[in-house]
Parts: sequence; C-alpha cells; structure tokens
Amino acid sequence: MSTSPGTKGRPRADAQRNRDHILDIADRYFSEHGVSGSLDAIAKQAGVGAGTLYRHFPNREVLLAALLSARDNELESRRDAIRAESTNAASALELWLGALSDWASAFDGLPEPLRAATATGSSPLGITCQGYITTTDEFLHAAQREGSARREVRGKDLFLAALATSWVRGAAMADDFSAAALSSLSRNGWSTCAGAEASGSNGRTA
Amino acid sequence: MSTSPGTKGRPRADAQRNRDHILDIADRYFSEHGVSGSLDAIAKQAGVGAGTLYRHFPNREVLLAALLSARDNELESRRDAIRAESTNAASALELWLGALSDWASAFDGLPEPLRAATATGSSPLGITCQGYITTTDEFLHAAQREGSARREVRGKDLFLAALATSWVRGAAMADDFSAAALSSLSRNGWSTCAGAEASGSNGRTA
DNA sequence: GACAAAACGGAGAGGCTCTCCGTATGGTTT
DNA sequence: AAACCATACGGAGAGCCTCTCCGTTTTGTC
Repeated sequence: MSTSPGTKGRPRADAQRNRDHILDIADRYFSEHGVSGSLDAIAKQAGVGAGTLYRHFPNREVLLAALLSARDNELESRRDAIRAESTNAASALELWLGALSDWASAFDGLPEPLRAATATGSSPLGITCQGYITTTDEFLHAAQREGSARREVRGKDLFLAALATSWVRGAAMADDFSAAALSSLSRNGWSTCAGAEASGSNGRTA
Repeated sequence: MSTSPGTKGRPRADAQRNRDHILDIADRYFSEHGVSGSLDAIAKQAGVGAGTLYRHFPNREVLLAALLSARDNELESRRDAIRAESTNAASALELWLGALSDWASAFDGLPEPLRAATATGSSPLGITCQGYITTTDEFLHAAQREGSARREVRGKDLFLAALATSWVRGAAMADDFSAAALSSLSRNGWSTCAGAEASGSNGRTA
C-alpha cells in the first residue's frame, strides 16, 4: 500500500525516485508557504514536469496525506511514550490532545483540509484522521473509566477541538497565547467548576 | 462612513445603486457558494463589469465586511435582547457566544477570514471583530464579577472559541452534533468538575 | 539490442483575481 | 438646454493557478 502506481508489483526506479524527491521538496515548500502554496511551483522546484507531480499525487489532498503519512511514526511514537509515561488517564488524554494539536500545526493552514477530510471521511486524509480519532477515543475511554472525563464527550469532538486549537494558532495569529487558552478551555471550560451535567445540547439558539 | 468613494460628499446615484445591487447579489451568491465563490461571477450576475465590483470592494475581505455590516443590526439587537432577558450573567454569556457562533456561520467558510482578520486586526473585518470582542469582554466580565466565569479567560479567547465552534460546524460537516459538543466543551471542558485553578499555560508540549 | 510498458515533461485549456484606460454618464454651472 | 468635467463604468487582458493530454524518453526484460 501507498506507492501510487496501479495494481501490480513495485514501481519503476525513476518513478520511485521522483516520488520521494517531490515529497521532500513539498515538505519544505509547504513548511515555508503553508498548505496553499502553488503545486506547480513545487514541481518546478523539484525539477519535474507538472504532469509528473499530478500523476503521483492527483490533488493537493493526496499530496498532504502522503506528507503526513511520512510523519506518522513521529506521532505514533509520541502516543506510545504518553501511554508508557502517564500515571493517570486524564493527563495522558491531555498530552495526547496536545500532540494532535502540534501534529495539525505541521504546516500553516493544515487544520482546514484536516477538518474537511474528517467531515467527508473517505479520502486518504480522512482515513488518517479516522485513525487518530480512534486513538483519541481510547485515551478518552480510559479517562472516562477513571472518572476524570465527562461521559457525554466523544473522541471525535476532542479531535476536532484539537484541530480547532491548532486552527486558532494558525498563520498570522498575533497572539500565541490564545491557542493555549483554547486548549485549556477545551479541558476546563470557562464556567467555574461547572454544574457538571450541563444538559445535552446547547449552542444554536435561533 | 462606509460608502466607498473617496473623501467628499455623497456618491453619484448610479454608483450607489450599483454598490447596493452588488451587495445584494453577493449576499445571495456567498450564501449558495460559500465565501470562496468567484468574485467575477458575482460581477457578472450583478450585471456590472469586474472593474466596477473591484472599485467598490477592492478585495474579498472588504466585500465580506460590507456584507456583514449590513447584518450588524441583527446581531446587535440580539445582544440587546440577551441583556434585557437574561437573569444571570453566565447564561447571558452563553447566549451571546451562541449568537456569535451563528453570526460566523452566515456563509460557508466565513470563520476563516474572520480568524485571519482577528489576528491582523487593522482591516475592516478586523475592526468589526474587535467590536464584538469588546462586547464579549463585557459579558465575560459580568460573569466573572458574578463568580460564574473563570478569571484567567479573556474575551478574545471566547470570541475565537465561538469562531472555532462555527468552523467545526462548517461546510460539509457530516455531523452537526459536533458543533454543539464543541460549544459545550467551551463552557464545561471535558474534565469532570475540573480542579479549577488549572495552572496557566499548557497545550504545547514539544 | 530490441521492444513494450511505464513514466516523463511541458504546452495549453480554462478559471480566477485584479488593473488599466478609453468611454459613458451624472451633476452643475451658465 | 448646452456645455463641461469629475466620477463611474465595462471589459480586455496580464498574471497566476490547477490539471490534462499526448508525443517523447526511459526502464526493465527477453
């Protein structure tokens, strides 16, 4: 799984080389210009034709997914470290959400496609997100069993909250403090030691 | 304030007519296509040349700001209603945040430019946001005085949280429930009846 | 070395944003 | 009402972007 060419055996050597090289350049490029940077510019920087880039990565989302999957190991080892080191499920969950939020900050503007992919689901990015939502659920369930997390919260909601944290931090954000505030908000809410049960749905009023 | 042409007296009649008409069309168009829809298409639908559109609204952000300012009354009267009807500051704050979140959902994709404008500040959109942040601060301070909101939270953070709620609700979001979950998260956090003091900063780990 | 399959590259179609400037129009003045 | 000019109009087109198509080149195999 994961090398683009069709159904059969391994890709041709030049194809593999190009693919890897494009990935390298794209990583650097997105780091500098955000996820909205020009794909053609990436092709040019990589010294390949536009056709080559688009054959390997039919659209921006697929390219992003490939880029992120190259970083999978990092996040997964962080997950393992958290599991190993944490003494209680609540702080494990908190650390994991922080890790997710950092992950989603890998490139400027990344949270947006991640949210879109989470919503639609079936794309390669969506699969990736789904996996991490599952992990989030695991941490969350543990915390719930421990009694330190609310019952009505779902992993998906916390995942989105982590994305949102990263989104707030995004781009030209003048105030780095706000992201921390939001993640603290996600943990503690703004209400003083809330009435716990808080009913089910609020939010929309009209 | 607010009619685009330069420094002097009122604009020419045709200019005013075009401006209003463009605003009408743009409102409909953004409602159907989201804030990323094509500006040229709006000009065409409005039956004016691209130049005319861009003279009145030099860029997308300015157009959005004009569109939103046409809706100012709505949000402001909602604010007044909340002030009048609420019996306690906590629920007033909650209602206000809901109103903000609805406001930011006027068009698909609106939260993004709002966030960007909040960050950079000086644009017309930024001014608008700043005003609502101030209002948020008022509601928040009242709640803090009442003892029902945490001290360390700032209006700006709650404003961004409201935008984030709307952002999560955004576009193709398969799951409308998540937005409600996030706003509840913003109020109550995920931790059971938190240890209140929660220290200052957390979030970033690496 | 010869031959197909696989991959390449870049021209170009089509769409978007935004500018520029010759033309038309409103408002004012006589 | 005619003339005048500041103001506003429209749309061609420059420049950038995404993505496709297809003639040409490269690889791997026999």
